[in-house]
Amino acid sequence: MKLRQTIGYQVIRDWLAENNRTPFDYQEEAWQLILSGSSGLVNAPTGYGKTFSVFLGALIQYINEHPETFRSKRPQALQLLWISPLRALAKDIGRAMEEALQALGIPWTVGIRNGDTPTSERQKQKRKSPEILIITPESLHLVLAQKGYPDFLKSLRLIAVDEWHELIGSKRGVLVELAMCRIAALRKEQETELSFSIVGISATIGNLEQAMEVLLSPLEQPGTIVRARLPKQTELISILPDEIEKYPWAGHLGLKLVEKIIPIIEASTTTLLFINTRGMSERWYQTILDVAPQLAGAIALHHGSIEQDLRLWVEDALHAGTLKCVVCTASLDLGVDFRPVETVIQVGSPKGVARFLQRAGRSGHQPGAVSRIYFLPTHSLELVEAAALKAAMDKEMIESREPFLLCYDVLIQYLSTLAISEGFNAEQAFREVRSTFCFREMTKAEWQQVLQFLVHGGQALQQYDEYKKVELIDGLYRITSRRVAMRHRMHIGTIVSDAMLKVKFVSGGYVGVIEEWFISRLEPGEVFTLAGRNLELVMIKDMTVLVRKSSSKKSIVPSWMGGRMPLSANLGQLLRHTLNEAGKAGPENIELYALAPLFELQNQLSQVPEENELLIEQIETKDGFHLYVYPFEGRLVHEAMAAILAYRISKIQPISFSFAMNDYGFELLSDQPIPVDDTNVYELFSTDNLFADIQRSVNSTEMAKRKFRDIAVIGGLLFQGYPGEHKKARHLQASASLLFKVFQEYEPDNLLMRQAYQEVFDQQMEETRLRNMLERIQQSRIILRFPEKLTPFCFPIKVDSKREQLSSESLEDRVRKMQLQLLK
DNA sequence: GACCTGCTGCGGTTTG
Repeated sequence: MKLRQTIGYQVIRDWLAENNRTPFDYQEEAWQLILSGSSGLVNAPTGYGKTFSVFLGALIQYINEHPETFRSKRPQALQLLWISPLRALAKDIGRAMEEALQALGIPWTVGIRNGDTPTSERQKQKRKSPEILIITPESLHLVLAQKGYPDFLKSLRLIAVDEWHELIGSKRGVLVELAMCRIAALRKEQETELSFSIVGISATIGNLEQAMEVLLSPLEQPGTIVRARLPKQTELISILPDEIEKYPWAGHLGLKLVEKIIPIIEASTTTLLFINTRGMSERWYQTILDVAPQLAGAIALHHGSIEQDLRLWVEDALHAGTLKCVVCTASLDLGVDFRPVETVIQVGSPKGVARFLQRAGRSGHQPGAVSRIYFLPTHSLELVEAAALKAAMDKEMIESREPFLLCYDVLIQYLSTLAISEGFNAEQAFREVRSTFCFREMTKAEWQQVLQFLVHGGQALQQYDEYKKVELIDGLYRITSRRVAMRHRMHIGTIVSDAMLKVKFVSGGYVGVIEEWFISRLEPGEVFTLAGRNLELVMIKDMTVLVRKSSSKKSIVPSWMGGRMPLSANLGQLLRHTLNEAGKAGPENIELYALAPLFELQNQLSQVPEENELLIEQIETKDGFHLYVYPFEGRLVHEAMAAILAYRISKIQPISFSFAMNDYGFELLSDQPIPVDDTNVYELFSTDNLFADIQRSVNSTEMAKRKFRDIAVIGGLLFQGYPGEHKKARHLQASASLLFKVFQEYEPDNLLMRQAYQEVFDQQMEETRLRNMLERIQQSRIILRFPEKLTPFCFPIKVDSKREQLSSESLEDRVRKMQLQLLK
């Protein structure tokens, strides 16, 4: 069917024109895709109306099929399933859809199904289905856990998977894959003439083709990628210290440059200030108020440990334009389309090209407009990242998001889900599950193990009734216990969080959450900071921290245990490449030019490595003998490499080390000379016996034990407690360790155990990247240098390793003193 | 088990 000749097209085009909505260059292509009943992926920068285009495509299809009656007829059955990873966005999207439907006179209804949906509303949706349902991956699985779900889903014409780039690189993506394989199979059973499509909506990532393949895998037919053609332009402006020589060589906070951002904030209507960690965002917020008290009331704080209500208030105020600046963490990364801002500032390394561009894209939000982002380095060398990011934007070197493979924990959860609703047939389920990208390599034997596990709790746990959940009844695997079913429903999902304590005023009102280990260090009467307020600890009761407002000037800023996002491989490569120009760059290359004095000193003492070189520095200080290596591969790879290198050196001669590392390099420190020289250095970085050496040097069992906790929770082996129930994090960890031990002893090839080790290799050590690095080093020139004192390159690593012994004030003094000594 | 810089995201009931 030719799109332009259809009535649906006319109706929608007329309506868009009446409302002065600019058409997007890719829009008709997206509509044609949906109209032809095919599947695919729509890719465009934020602000290019991806969401709306796909929604309108569904309407065009409907109008075309009911040209006379589309304004009167009500299907009263689900037509469009809208999967969105963010609860908070559902209302915005739903409202926009409702407005359009009303304007067009199409009597469809929009429903929202997620954890916020009240029970009454859920029941209503079941009795009378809305035509559009906006849902999270988790809630979709809860639908699959309901009896009669096939009827509910049978009328579906289109599934839109919004923000697919966010989901694909996580286990939440696996939830989506599994739901797709079930729904696709349902639709095949129905033998209907009506088309059924899956359309992913994605920002740009390195592996867009693969992202589509993963999503559409169960359909067993190729898809089409629809791309916006208009390129997005981004401009990066570095915030430079006045005298680079005096700017700290180490550190992560960057507060020294606070004066420079005040004029930027004042000159723009709204500014987002992105900070890498929650703790540092609290300190930035406070500091800005200290140096610019006139901003009081016009500036707010937003991060993941602040109470939802407060965050919503901030988001609304941002939307309404009553705030001039929001200091935030990645909590404001998503939800872009509905909250545009004028200016964006990134403090410290964004760690990856994609994240940086996404944040930049929050400004200059209209198609064709230039996005502008300021970059504020937290130590001198970090300025190189600004230069590298500029190159990345030219070359469009955007990271890939690797899909997860063979997540048996998620599979076990999914099969339990089916077992409590309609039950499943083993043969059929095997075929369906194997049609997903995630499980296409699963063997029959592994599938049998999964079934065994569901029915008997596997080999190791078979004497415990608690782990026997599923029964085979008349050829179908089912869960009949209502108690088990209820527990399971409450555990659907793949996000396992640490136990947090709620923080609440004695007078009532919640402020946010804090981690157990942090608050247990404080005595009643001590003051800490949360959500920008100074709070005095009164007491801890029932997993709630009771506080009152404090006017004390002294306050402890909490830290939260977060993820450790390492520098991405792309950004690392670009950094190495950028260093080629160090010392040669002219004034047009602002960042490198500013860094010239630093590079000069580095060259004087040691050397600035080029792209095809690996620099190793050996320095003797009063602390002992240091060996510094600079692969620029991110701290996880460096952590593993440090352990492997230490092990390999110790085979030459007995010697013990302590380690330190950051995203640029790592340090080995010993009290005796380190035997690394021209004769053995290539061998020390060889890929030979890598696997064996990893096993001997890195404590992978301990790492796997940690990973296993999450796997056991997702796989339903560990019960986290009923909502509102108070279970300490310790207990969960303890029971996970116990299970781990049992498997280790009685069932070492258990699927979930193997998965834990696999996750350690893939995620904790980034094994592929480690191997690639060693192969690269073998092709490089290794440069050994013996500087007489610390160099600008090793300085930040050295400072980080000192940090544990010093408080932050004395650390700052110490850094200044060390730096001054070197400059003499 | 955490602190040494260290993010985000989700989630219950049922069947007359």
